[in-house]
Amino acid sequence: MNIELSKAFGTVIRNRRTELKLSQEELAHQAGLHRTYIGMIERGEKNISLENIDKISSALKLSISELFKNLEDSKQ
Amino acid sequence: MNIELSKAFGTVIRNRRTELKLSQEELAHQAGLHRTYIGMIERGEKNISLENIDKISSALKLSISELFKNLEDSKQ
DNA sequence: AGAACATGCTAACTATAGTATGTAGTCTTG
DNA sequence: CAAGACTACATACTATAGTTAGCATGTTCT
Repeated sequence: MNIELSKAFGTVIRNRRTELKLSQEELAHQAGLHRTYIGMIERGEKNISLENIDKISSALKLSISELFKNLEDSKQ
Repeated sequence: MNIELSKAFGTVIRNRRTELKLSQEELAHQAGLHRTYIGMIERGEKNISLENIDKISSALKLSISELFKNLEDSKQ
């Protein structure tokens, strides 16, 4: 599992979530996922699948491409 | 599993692969994955994970955000 | 025709993503 | 300080992603 990528992804998710002033639990509820799972994603501990990437990006009111654009920009 | 999204993703992958004149087997080799797995992805039969999205987009010489930009554009 | 290449598809297996519970720690606020 | 909200983390379980082999079909060559 690519730790680097998962961590960068988690950071982007967390930054956006806090920007929207949501708790992990609120985001989880919006996305239809579990609270602890969101925590694991943000800590970069999970290799998330496309379906859940989609659920989370929707809950964060971002398109998937925007989300990864943020991720790629954060690396430069 | 979100069939719609997986199918759209598969189509984008296939279009880009043929654009680069690669066979499924060649793409699989570049990405470090199996030939039949690439086939399943392109047919929208798999809910691919972030790590493999990354491998495939690299093999297709696209960033992940570009790849999803293509996907989102294809839906309009 | 037959050989070589490309893809579809099934089926079986192994690895790991995803779900959930419980405990502990931190931080704020009354 | 006590209570409530938030998060980390360990653990165990279930669902499914990922890997591979094998066979069938179609196409394109010579």
